Amino acid sequence: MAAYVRQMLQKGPLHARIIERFDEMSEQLQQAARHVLEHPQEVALVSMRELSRNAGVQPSTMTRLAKFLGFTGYEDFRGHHADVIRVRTDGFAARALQEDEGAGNGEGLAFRMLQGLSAQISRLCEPDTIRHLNTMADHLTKARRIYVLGLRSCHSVAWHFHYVMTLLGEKTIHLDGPAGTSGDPLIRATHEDVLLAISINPYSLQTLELAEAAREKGIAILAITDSEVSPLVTIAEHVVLFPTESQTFFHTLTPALAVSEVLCGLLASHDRAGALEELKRADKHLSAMNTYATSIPRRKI
Amino acid sequence: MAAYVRQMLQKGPLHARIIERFDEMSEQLQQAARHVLEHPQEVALVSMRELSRNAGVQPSTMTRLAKFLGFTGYEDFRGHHADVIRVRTDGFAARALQEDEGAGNGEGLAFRMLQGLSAQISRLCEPDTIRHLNTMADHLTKARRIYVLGLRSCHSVAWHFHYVMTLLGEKTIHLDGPAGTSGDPLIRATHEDVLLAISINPYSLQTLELAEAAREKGIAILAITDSEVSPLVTIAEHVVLFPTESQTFFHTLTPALAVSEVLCGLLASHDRAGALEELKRADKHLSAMNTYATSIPRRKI
DNA sequence: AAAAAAATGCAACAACTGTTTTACCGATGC
DNA sequence: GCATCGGTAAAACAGTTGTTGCATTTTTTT
Repeated sequence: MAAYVRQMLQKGPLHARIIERFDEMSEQLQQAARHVLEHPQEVALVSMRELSRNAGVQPSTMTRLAKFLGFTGYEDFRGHHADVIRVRTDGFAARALQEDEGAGNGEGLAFRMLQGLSAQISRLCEPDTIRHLNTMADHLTKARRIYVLGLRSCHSVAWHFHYVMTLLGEKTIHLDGPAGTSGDPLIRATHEDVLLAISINPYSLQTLELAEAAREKGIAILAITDSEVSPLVTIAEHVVLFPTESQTFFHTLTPALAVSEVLCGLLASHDRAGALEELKRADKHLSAMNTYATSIPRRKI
Repeated sequence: MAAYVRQMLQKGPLHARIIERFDEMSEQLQQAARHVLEHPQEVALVSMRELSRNAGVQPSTMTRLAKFLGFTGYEDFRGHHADVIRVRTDGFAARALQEDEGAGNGEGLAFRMLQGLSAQISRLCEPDTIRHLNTMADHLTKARRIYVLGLRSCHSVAWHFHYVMTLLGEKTIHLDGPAGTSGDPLIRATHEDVLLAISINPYSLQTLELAEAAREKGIAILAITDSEVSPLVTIAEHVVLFPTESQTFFHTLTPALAVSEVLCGLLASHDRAGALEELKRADKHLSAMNTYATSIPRRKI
């Protein structure tokens, strides 16, 4: 019996709700409910009239069933079934996005955003993405030098990747010189080097131009971008994709930063000893330079 | 490249079909197609008009997209997407296999890192943190001007916050001038302004000095940092904490970035209309400046 | 610079949606 | 017997759907 209850809950609260009140229903309602129980997803996928036809029931009976179960109407009922489908694959980012008009700005935004971000990063764990991350890390390891390119919104990701890598050695060169000199370091790039390009929609023209120029010089392009139809995909040797959707007006770059940190981690783990060595050296240098402190410094007068 | 094709096929023949002919599409068709690629199941779950609204496209464009891809009409298109949902749940063998592979591959560093990051962000949903985020957003809203300070590893977070905020207006000033001038803009700061300081252990001395100087000028300090015993906590009016542990040699800044994005989201939601207005203006400016593109530009000879 | 073609927005259309109302049916109670 | 009531079917309803043709803009070609 406990197993039975568990199964009910596993199938979702909608099933439970229907089964619970099944005995109170009239004959027609039961027939409708029986059909819904056996084809839950059809509720979201076809129109009510078609569903009622398949169930051998009048359309109005479906509306009555929905209201009987405590929904405001059949559309409410269908909405819940659609959510079940969404949650199974997507987390619930899409739903939160949809109701942003109804729920208004208010209290829940911070919560919804964080939940969404967590789900998005969790979805990056798909074996597909993991595999891509690993092969990209391999390529980065083999490269003689890594040119890092990310402009505008992607600057933060590019710079962070570069910064962490500088702690590990001198393998990366960040392409964001001032006064339009960003691309200049590519002058000395060879075919042993790679360009790590980061860009999201809308794609910065300058990034695309630089990447294309690099490709024509025979430099392999590795792209971190947001879509299979990103322009970078067409010219890149390897691609890692990340989501950017958020519940706000803006795109999120948190998943992108996560990707870049994972790459740093993989690169460091390919040569643990060397990485530790370099880190120690950096540490020594920075403390000699008096870069850090652990308390608010006394004011020099 | 072969691996890439395989991924396409895994996502289903519909994805492949769209990606295949993506380049031939007109601008609007591409925008619609891009949305469909990112939300395949929504095609089956919501009406065409709603989908077109979410994609930022005319209803007719969706019909045109469907026909362009060789379907008899949009309803045909939707039908195929519904079938994808149906077979995915009925024949769940593939899905189970995937999960299995993922669990078995649990050894991988990439997998562990992403799981960890997801959990850390999820932990930020605690009501405590949410409350701190909200009150900090309130203070940021009330401030006349926001000076943003984050050096070294925290540069990415500070810059990203500043960048997003520039899309919303001129409220923020980023303190990272070259040649040691980072603190100079504080010259014109008043007690109506606030300093948003971001720092993690080891704490950059320069950040602490600048923050202390600002505090002595009567500027309120808002801190985003990693610990209750961070030096910033002692001088800050309000604090938001985030975790930085990771499975690598380095600290992670992904949770920090998430926090900063949530703050941006909250600030924008405090004045939805105004934010939308500013975003439109920024959009117009950037497209006038020819900043963005959606395909690899032709080489100028 | 003019003409042709393609792409896009807009508005009207019939068909269909979910809902509500109305009318009918059969059982139950007085 | 007839009045009453819950249950069901049928029809009417307003709103929305996907589609289409047309006018306008943008791009390309001549």
